[in-house]
Amino acid sequence: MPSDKALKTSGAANNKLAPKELSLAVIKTACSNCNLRELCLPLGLTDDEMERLDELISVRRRVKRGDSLYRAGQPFGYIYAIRSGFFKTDVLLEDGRDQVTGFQMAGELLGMDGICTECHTCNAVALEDSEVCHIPFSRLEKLSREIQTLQHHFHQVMSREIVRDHGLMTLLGMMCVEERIAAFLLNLSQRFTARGFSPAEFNLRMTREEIGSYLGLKLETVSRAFSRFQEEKLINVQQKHIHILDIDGLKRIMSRHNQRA
Amino acid sequence: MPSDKALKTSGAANNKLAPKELSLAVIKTACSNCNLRELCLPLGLTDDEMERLDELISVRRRVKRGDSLYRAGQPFGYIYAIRSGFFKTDVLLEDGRDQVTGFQMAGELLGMDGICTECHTCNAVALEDSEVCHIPFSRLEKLSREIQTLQHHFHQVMSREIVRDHGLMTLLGMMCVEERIAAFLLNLSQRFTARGFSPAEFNLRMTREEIGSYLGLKLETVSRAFSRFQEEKLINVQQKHIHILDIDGLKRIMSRHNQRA
DNA sequence: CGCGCTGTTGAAACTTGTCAAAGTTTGTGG
DNA sequence: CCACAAACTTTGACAAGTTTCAACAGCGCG
Repeated sequence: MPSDKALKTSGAANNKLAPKELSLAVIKTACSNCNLRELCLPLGLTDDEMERLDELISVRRRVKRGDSLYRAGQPFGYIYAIRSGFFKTDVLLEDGRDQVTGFQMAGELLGMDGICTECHTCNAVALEDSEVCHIPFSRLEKLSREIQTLQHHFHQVMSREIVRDHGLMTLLGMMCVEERIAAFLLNLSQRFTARGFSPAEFNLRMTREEIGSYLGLKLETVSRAFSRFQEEKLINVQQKHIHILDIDGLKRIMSRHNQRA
Repeated sequence: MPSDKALKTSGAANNKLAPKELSLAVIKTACSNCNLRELCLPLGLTDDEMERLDELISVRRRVKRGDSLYRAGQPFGYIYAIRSGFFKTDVLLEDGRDQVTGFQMAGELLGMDGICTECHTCNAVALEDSEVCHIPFSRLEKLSREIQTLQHHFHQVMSREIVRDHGLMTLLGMMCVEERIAAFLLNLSQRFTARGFSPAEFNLRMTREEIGSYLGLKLETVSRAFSRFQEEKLINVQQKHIHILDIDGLKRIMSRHNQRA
């Protein structure tokens, strides 16, 4: 069965970056020996500089699946680096509707929405048991006044967030269902690859409804699109488990410019 | 006729922040005497600090209507502050489709999309004759290592951009036509107000097609929505001239949560 | 083992897009 | 200064795509 194999190659591995039997070691984990340092904030720092960054990070918190790391309206004080796990961010409209604005995985930063008003403007919820590093923002600003590399990299991270958001806008503004789903799968595949996991097989951490909310679609529409892709032998879907069979086929969908000119 | 009056109260005034007879003075304009300093980058700086920021800005360029300030793919080197005028940013998909990602007015910053890859990822096009200050980014980084207030404010500006983008995502992802148009008009109204113009009367700088692209709609849909709002006595539309008659009515539209749950 | 949550599928309804035509404004060159 | 062309806007009729509503299936948890 393909789903068993997949759990080994990507799904389970993703969940176990910090396995139980190493929990003591985890407490002592520093940026300098974190296996995400090439993805995360320390990128490009010297050992010495990394040590100084380490000093900022006094707290490494576990967040259980379903719990929120922060909620809209709460005072902002920290940037959070995901050590392991998977998050979603969403914003609620006054009337109760809500939209998922992003899915974040290990090595990515959360909380930058709070800088401008000193209050968080969205909710960050763990989609699986996760672990995050708390980075006090004022101290990060202080350190990035001292370390140019850190300053520049942080600016790049914020800029990347802006560019990512632009990508999502074009998706929401002018792509049809199949393009949205293809873009979503390709994006996940690429990010899993960057973390050393299989580009072709992975487990979704989110429900169809959350995918739909992220892509501006109803859950039924997401489900139908998955089924159609399966019929067309582009992917294999088994509930949350995805196996991409034809990655070029998915890319082709993105480049046939027939919809919503 | 309402449109004549409006041209006086807001439209024409907007266009003339730097009228011709003052063009020599404009060359010498510094942050310290710029009437946008409370909206723009210098916010919160002391006179002394503002002078140091001034030194960075060697170039103030005029951009004619229709010309682009920068284009996707061009190397990134500057952040741009709009002194006067009106811009749009848009991204092009490979297949020719394009989407407007934002409209920017005086006092706002452009170019932050370029930080992460050292290349711009969108086009910035003037929708009317405009004037921009060129801020060399590496020097801005250097100065913000020295001036904490400047550093923090720049982070706030980038963060605000992220939050703004989230707002646009919720608009594109779950609002119906009327909500999108109402949100668009209210946002413009609020930004004109912040700049000392009428909240109720202004001239659109962009075409129906550009509005549609921004809001994820076709130009015909935008036109129809304007007509419907006019029938309902919420606004008066005369081509590019908008007169908001019932601002609360527009706000009410935003809060009736009937569509796309 | 059954209940609830999540996911799948079908048919109908509705919103928005597409196509087409005509009206209006703006800009340009004679 | 006028005339004409181009660009933009409005409106209608129809088509297409997505949502809505509903029923049912599958998985996982207590």
